[in-house]
Amino acid sequence: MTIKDIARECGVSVSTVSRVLNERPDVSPAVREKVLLAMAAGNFIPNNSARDLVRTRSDNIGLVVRGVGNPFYTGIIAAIEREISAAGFTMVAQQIGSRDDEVKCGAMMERDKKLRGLIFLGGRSDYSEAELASLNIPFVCCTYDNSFGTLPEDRYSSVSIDDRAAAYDAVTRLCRLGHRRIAALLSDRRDRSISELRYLGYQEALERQGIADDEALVTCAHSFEMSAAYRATLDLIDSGADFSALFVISDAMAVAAIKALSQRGRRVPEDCSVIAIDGIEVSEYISPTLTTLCQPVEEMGRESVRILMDVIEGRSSHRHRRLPTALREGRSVRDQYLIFPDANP
Amino acid sequence: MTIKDIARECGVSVSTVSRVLNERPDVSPAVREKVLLAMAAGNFIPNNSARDLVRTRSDNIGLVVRGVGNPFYTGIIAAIEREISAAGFTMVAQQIGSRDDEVKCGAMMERDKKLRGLIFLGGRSDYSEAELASLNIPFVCCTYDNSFGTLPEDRYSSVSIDDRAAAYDAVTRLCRLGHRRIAALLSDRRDRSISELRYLGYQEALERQGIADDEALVTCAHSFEMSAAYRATLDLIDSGADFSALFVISDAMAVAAIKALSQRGRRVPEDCSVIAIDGIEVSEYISPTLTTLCQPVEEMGRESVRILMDVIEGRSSHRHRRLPTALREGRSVRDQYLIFPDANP
DNA sequence: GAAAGCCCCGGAAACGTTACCGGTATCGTT
DNA sequence: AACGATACCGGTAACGTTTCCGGGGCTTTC
Repeated sequence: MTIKDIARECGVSVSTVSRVLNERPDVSPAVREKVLLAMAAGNFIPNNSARDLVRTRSDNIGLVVRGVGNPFYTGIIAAIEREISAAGFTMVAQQIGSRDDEVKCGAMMERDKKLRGLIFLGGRSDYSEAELASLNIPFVCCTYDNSFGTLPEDRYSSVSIDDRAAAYDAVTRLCRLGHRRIAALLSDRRDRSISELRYLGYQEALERQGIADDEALVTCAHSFEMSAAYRATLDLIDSGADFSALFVISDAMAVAAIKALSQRGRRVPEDCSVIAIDGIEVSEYISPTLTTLCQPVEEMGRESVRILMDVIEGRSSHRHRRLPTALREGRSVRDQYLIFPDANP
Repeated sequence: MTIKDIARECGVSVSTVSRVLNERPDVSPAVREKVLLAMAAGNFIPNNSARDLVRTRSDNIGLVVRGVGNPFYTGIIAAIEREISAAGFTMVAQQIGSRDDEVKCGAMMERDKKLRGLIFLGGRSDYSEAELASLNIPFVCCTYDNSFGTLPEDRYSSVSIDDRAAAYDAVTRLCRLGHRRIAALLSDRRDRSISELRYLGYQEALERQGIADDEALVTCAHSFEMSAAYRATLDLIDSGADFSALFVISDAMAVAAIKALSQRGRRVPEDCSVIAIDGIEVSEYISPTLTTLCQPVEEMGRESVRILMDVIEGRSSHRHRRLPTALREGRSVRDQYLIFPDANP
């Protein structure tokens, strides 16, 4: 069942059928109706290969995601997929390891799959001009803001929370509750990643509160995996560091950290408060429930696709959106000023 | 940069270039080398649209997944993607809601994207002959065994654990430790889903142990979501049901159930043991760590793709693989015979 | 009433690749 | 010396679309 069959059946030319297929205006209502009917009757589906061949482009959107393991991403990926499908495009996903180069992967996909656009999820975005030259299609970085600004803003889009501010808020919150010795659990300190951004927010908050920086309280896991976070937290405790609260850059890592703390006999939040960023579902179900700054996952996925579509269709130029976080209060943080909660109501 | 350019550059015909591109034998080593060199130099990438057009097929594998929310699936999806890419194919993923028809979705994708094969993840597999007639490409059902057998085995493949046996093992384990009043938390009892299969294993274990069936101990959440599992567990407790152990059909649901139990003042495992199936990462980090039967996620994803490839390439016919589970002992189950562990060593 | 414009439509060339058919050259066999 | 088999290669027609060009008819305009 091809465009030719429809044409013959309706007594028109293939050009006309093509025109109604592409919803072009220059076809009479009568003919359009007839063709539409014939297509429905034979449930005709246009051949995308042929279409892509002559158009020299496809309706594919590439998704390059780093760190599929993190449960935080699944919600975003789901939202992205939904939105892409809804727009009549199709998503082609590819995951990469932590050491792989996402731009190279994206460039390869662009050429191989004739992509119209790209979405990078969970990667860096401090690309160099040189790297970027290999990308000839619009792309948006999701979950990574453009704070490092190595790239002109009109060359790409980004959708994220304000990572630095989120960390700042989390740590400031701890300070306001009387914590002065606040440890930090990161995945990396200076790799231009989300981890670094959140670390900067941590530092800024301490500084603003007049708390001196203490290197002994900052620890890096070797990756963003829970096992690494668990290990790192144990080491931190065993190092003899003295802290009443722990700021963790992600929920998943915080879950692991809490286990490590209780493993060493430190109760949460009585002996140590824990606060994190992300807002994954399980952190509502562990004990104690985790206090965290939730990212608007649904909306971030949706926005990423919308912006990309706008740029592709030429409706607008690149944008950079910072979406707000929402505090979800669990029971993992305690007020230091209320040492005897029952005695001092 | 097309096949024609390469041909001109090398002084051969396009046919010859096409031949080396497809690794056909009837081309002399000298020419092959020259063409290969020219392709590398101009870093030529063949146009898939043109190729697909004339071949009337693509190198796309469809993935239809139901229930993306469940963290258990992310590992499998990652493995599937890796394996598909490694085989030189590309994965086109589509998620569906719990009420959508996966076969219909697959059939649409087959036609629209000219798929070579399909993988269904986390769905039913009790398809009718009529439904199946709409699918003209090989497909494999992942994480769902063919126990209900509504379909001839040579028409599709499947990769899964033995869900019934896993549940049987889990519940039998509880019995062996002295539990007689064992509750079950399901997502659905008779929808031909994994939930039903595991429920059957639960029943079978009780029967084999000579324990009478007690309807009051079986509860269904409205979905496989954690919130639903939490709600259902609360209801079960509040109904006044008397049980010393709880069998949960999935890890994620078990995490929620444990919260519900402690919410009602029932300690795990002192007052109630909990066992589940799946083996997601977080269940190692909650407190108490969850005792569960782990599915070999990595291998399941890999096997699904391998089997599909074998069928596509005509190397073999459909297969049905049941992979073994592995018990991961946490601290959520207690031995009823050791009421006073210190007194009776 | 002719020129100009618009609406609607058909013909045909592309897009880049594969598949088929056929042809030449080389080699071994009788 | 003639023949057949084999290895290698070129020409060309497809594959199903879109796009460009052009051409009829009809309406509007002066």
